[in-house]
Amino acid sequence: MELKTLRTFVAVAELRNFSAAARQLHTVQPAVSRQIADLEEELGTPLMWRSTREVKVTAAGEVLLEDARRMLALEVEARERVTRAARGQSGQLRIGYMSSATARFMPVLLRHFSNRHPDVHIELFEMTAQQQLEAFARQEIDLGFSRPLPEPAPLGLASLLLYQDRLMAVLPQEHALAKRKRLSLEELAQEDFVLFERGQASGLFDRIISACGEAGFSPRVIRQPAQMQTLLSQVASGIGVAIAPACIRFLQSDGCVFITPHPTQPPIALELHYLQHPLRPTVEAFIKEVSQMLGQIKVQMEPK
Amino acid sequence: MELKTLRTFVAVAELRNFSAAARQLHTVQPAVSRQIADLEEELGTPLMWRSTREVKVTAAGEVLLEDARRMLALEVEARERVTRAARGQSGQLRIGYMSSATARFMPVLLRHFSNRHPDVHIELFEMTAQQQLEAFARQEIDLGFSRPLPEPAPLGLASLLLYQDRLMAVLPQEHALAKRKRLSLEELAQEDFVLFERGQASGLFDRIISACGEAGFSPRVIRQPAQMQTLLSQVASGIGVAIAPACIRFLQSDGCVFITPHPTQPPIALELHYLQHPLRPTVEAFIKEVSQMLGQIKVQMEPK
DNA sequence: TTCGACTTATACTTTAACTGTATTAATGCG
DNA sequence: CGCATTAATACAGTTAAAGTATAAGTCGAA
Repeated sequence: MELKTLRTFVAVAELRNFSAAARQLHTVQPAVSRQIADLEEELGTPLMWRSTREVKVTAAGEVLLEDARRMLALEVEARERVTRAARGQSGQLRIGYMSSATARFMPVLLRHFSNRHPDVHIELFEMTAQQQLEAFARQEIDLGFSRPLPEPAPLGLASLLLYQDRLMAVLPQEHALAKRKRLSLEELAQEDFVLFERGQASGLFDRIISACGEAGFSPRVIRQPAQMQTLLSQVASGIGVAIAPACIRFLQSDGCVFITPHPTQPPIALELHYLQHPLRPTVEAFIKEVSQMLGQIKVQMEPK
Repeated sequence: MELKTLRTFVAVAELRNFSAAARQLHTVQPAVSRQIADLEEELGTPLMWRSTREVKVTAAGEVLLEDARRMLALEVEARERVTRAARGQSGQLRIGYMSSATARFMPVLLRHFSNRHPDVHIELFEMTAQQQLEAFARQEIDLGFSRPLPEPAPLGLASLLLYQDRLMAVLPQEHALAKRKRLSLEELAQEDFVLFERGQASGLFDRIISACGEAGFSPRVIRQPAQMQTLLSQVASGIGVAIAPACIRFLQSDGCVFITPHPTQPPIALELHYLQHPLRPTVEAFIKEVSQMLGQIKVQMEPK
């Protein structure tokens, strides 16, 4: 049983005429006769009763007609569904992200993507860079927003630069240096420091430590919160000062003052990572949307 | 898109191996490669990602896999359904019948058939012979239980003899002749007659009139009920006597006495009629069952 | 009744598609 | 670095389908 045969069968059954069916199918009448005869032989039962003057569908034929129509409809649907899946208009998208670095633009980005790809099912997982790497290895996420990864390509991960962030000093509003426009790192040498937990982002932590080292001191770290929001609360309450990426000022940061330190710190990138092979269509579509919004994201994340 | 191609696709997707799929399908690896490649070209998208070492199904491929499995399952189901329909194990059966002549055996017959053909939907229509003929012409019934039809085959009706019935005199229990073993028709010459309405069964009516004629009298017909049950009630209540087919003694006939008249009357057949062309499988199956039960029916309907 | 128009089925030729063989290129394993 | 295994490609051979021509049956009109 082949779909081609079923198409012929349905045409004959609907037109009740072999010759007319042949014309409709752009073939000739003997071909149609043969197909129906072969189908009848295959199924072991007559499907049509025909004289030279009329064609009637038998009971068995009526039953086949129903199922044939279903199969042919399913073929059309399958075509559509496959095309949609290939275009990334359907399917799923599992995204790992760090809220502190993405809070500003993620809602807009996701809303924009969902509007244009309503049948893509998005799942979000808050993860550190390290967790994202493990999740990629376990095929648990398709996309990850994070800082540049230590190992460049053990899994064939590609990356897209979203924006460059910078380290800033974060001081309580009441701090003696809070009103300053310019600030040298060494001026913070005697302060108590609140730094983001090293285990969560060792790259960031080490970068801060070495910046202080270059400024001639080793910071006295008294707290290592695992959440950027916690870090901000602790600074706001006067527990200590912090050095952190500028992006966290978009979290709840009342009571905190952000000051660009001297010397100018090298930028820290935020990247979008994804598995290059295989590149799933939904991922491709997402990257396309992100690329179109890159300018907007960069402007949003720029220092005031 | 053809089912053969989809079978190949499913095999490759499940085995994740072109060569193994070829072996399973009793063909060779290049044929499988070509089929998949052609399918991908037809759909305009890759369905598998393959290296010489592994085969992965793409997102589009996963979508097709689902629909392909559905189509192939539908094919199997269609085969089964067609076979069942061809064997008369499914479908419908519309039966015209006269309850007076069939009451004795119909329940058993229908129960027996339904047990062996549970998916055949049976519809019953109480109809006179004339109504059955019209219903056949309008394709409203598939089978009809009735007396022999006047026109032999204007529609290509075939018939199967079920049993031979005989005319009997029906008298009220209190009637002077009710105790008699033997009775000549002419002894009823002076009685009031209750006869089944001529419009419902002209053949039967005329047969009774001519029987009386041969016995030397013309019956005084004072009632013509349209129901055999009504006829029995009227006789039982002493309104008059009747001449009717013996089968009606199986209806509610308390207060009535049935006596075989002299001279012996020619038998009246009960037949099962059906359209010879096209002979629907459910009809064929029903006739087969009836044929097997013919002996039983004949015994049941025999005069005591 | 006979002829013509129209139907489906059959016989045969032609074409096209598909299979199968041989081979190449790529990849991972010992 | 071979060795084994894989998928892709090229091409020949075979099969299966379409297309052509024609026969046979049926209805309606002349």
